[in-house]
Amino acid sequence: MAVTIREVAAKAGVTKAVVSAVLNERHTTIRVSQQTRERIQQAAKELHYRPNAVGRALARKRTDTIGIVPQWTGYLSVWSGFTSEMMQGISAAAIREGYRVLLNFRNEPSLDQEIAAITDGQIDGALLWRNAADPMAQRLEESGFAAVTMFGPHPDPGIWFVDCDNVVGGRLATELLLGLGHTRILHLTANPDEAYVRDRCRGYQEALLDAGIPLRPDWIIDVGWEGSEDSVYTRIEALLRTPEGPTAVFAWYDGVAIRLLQKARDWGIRVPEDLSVVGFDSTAQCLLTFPPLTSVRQPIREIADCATTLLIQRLRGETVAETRRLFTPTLEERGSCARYTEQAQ
Amino acid sequence: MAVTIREVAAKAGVTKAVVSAVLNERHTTIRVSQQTRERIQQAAKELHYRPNAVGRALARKRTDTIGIVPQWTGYLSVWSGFTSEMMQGISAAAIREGYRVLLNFRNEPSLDQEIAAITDGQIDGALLWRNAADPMAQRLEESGFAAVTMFGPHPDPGIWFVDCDNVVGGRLATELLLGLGHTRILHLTANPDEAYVRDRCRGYQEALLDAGIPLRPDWIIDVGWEGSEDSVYTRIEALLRTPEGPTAVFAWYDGVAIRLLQKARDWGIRVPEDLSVVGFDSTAQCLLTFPPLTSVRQPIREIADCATTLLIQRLRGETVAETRRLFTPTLEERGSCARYTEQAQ
DNA sequence: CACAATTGATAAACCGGTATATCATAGGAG
DNA sequence: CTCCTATGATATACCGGTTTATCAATTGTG
Repeated sequence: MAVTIREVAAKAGVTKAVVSAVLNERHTTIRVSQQTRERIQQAAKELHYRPNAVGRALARKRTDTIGIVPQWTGYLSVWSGFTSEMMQGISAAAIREGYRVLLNFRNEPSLDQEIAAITDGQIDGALLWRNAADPMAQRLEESGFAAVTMFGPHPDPGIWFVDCDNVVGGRLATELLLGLGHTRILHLTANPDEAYVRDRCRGYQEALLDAGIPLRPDWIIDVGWEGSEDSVYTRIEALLRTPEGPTAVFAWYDGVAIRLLQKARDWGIRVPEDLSVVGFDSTAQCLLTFPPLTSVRQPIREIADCATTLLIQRLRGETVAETRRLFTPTLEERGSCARYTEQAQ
Repeated sequence: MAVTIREVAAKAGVTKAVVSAVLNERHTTIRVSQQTRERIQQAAKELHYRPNAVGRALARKRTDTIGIVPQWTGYLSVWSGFTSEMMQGISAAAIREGYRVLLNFRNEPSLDQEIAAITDGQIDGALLWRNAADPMAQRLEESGFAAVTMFGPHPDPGIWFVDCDNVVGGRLATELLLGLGHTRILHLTANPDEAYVRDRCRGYQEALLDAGIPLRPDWIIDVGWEGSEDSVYTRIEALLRTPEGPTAVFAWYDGVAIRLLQKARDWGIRVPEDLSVVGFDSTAQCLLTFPPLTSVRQPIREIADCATTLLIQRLRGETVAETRRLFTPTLEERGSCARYTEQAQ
């Protein structure tokens, strides 16, 4: 098998403690002469020695590995444009800081089991990618395990998180449409238990109220993810064909907006001439559609990078000024929105 | 910190060896009475004991973790439907078999260093996602480290791999176009060092030759990935506008086909009326474009799942009938191809 | 009733490192 | 010449598990 520290020590004619001291160049009580030092380095080189990560981890009580803990194992295997950018951010930070990333795909039967799996020593800290209602963050905090939540806020001030201001994002989308003269705006939303879904909806509502437009509860439709049933879209079509129906749609996320784009083509409703559509996230997918999708840009890469960096700083015991960060989204206009005109409908 | 086996042993009034024997239910020389067994299980439960993964890994000499080793660290963070489906396949198999997945993002300066990083004990085996010219697979094989190559063949019969028959794939695409009456077919390719690129090109050539159509080297253009320079596309536009220019294009992979679709729209060349386009991979992206992209389907999920399963079987020492598997691609027709007509050009 | 076999557990080595206490030896000061 | 100090290393404990050798107590056998 692989070369051990023992063999290097034997070859250099010293004990393994000296080898460890030399190769790690750390400040220990062990003093080594220049001659011995070179002999050890030479031996290590010739034997192609690389310290065993597991032995080292046991002794050091750290693995230099962080884990990604999604709400359910499927989160990571639905590798969307979002996931991709998130992984870019995480990997950039991990490479920069010399950390490995573990994907824990195992399904644990209970929260307790899940926590046990996370804290079993294989990872030093966790990037939580969960919805806010989940008690995982709190539980880990109590047990003293380092974690940072990404893409989700948390009311408890002790919890570290990095998120995007989804209320502002919802406002941005809605205000764009308002600015184009639309007043009849439909919002496609999802499960309000997810903080980001709820907040985007809130931004939408606030923007309408600020503009003096009364809210219409029936114009906020829960469509779930893009994979949801067709029946919802049948309802949406009917709504859009109503004489005084919506002239614009803000979808809680790009996947839904894109599905609507495709549906609209099937229905013979032109985008953006007859209907303006805004999405959320603004990943690479938005460039593939026709027309390209106007969308609220969530700085996914930066958020993931920031969360990863924060986690690693925490692991290193560095002092961090802000342990709770909220990024501001921006608007990326493409081709799916147009000014409202009377004759369009 | 976390509960150790020592504490469980103390609580149950036995030595840690007994605890280990009981909780692992393995066949050892240690015999335990039913009474003691229950006492230990009770203690473990009350203390919420979970064996430390690192200590266990050191003793067992395995971590129940596999690693994904891409050609370069960026592979995993580049978005494509391909990566997404691959991760789905890997995670499905990993969940099924109870394995964790490690992403080694660290950049190693040399192949030796890279191999050292892989074989340092943190993972039991590796899924290699590299091009065929890479000597990694061979090196790992020589050192006795378990690895399975995915999405790439290997000439050495000792190397385990799971791939798609890219020659057949190239033929499928080309024969579809031939069947639609096209004879002037352009192939957009990339670096021929990558086996899958080369093989798809070979399939294209074989299909043409079989149909009695002479090859035109200037109609095989290296465009690289979809991110390549615009200058190549300027050349392609010129070629397409030539009176006797190509009436159909087979792109080595969807990303390139999609970019061509967008370029064609800019150029005022209609797809599929003026130009037929076929891609390769047939991931979810193909549904987003307009027209939806016809593409050769590579069963990415199955290939990744199969490679992962093979690797785990290998780790478990199970006998495997076929250590080298080649999946057959299929054709998925959508809207980007049409029958050749005289007046089209 | 003596001895062997079985039961039920303990003790210790080991996995591959790291960290700390300890110990020879050489050189310098008094 | 003796003592003190600095140098350069060794020996050992430890991290948290697993595994094997060993041992005491109990039961069964002749």
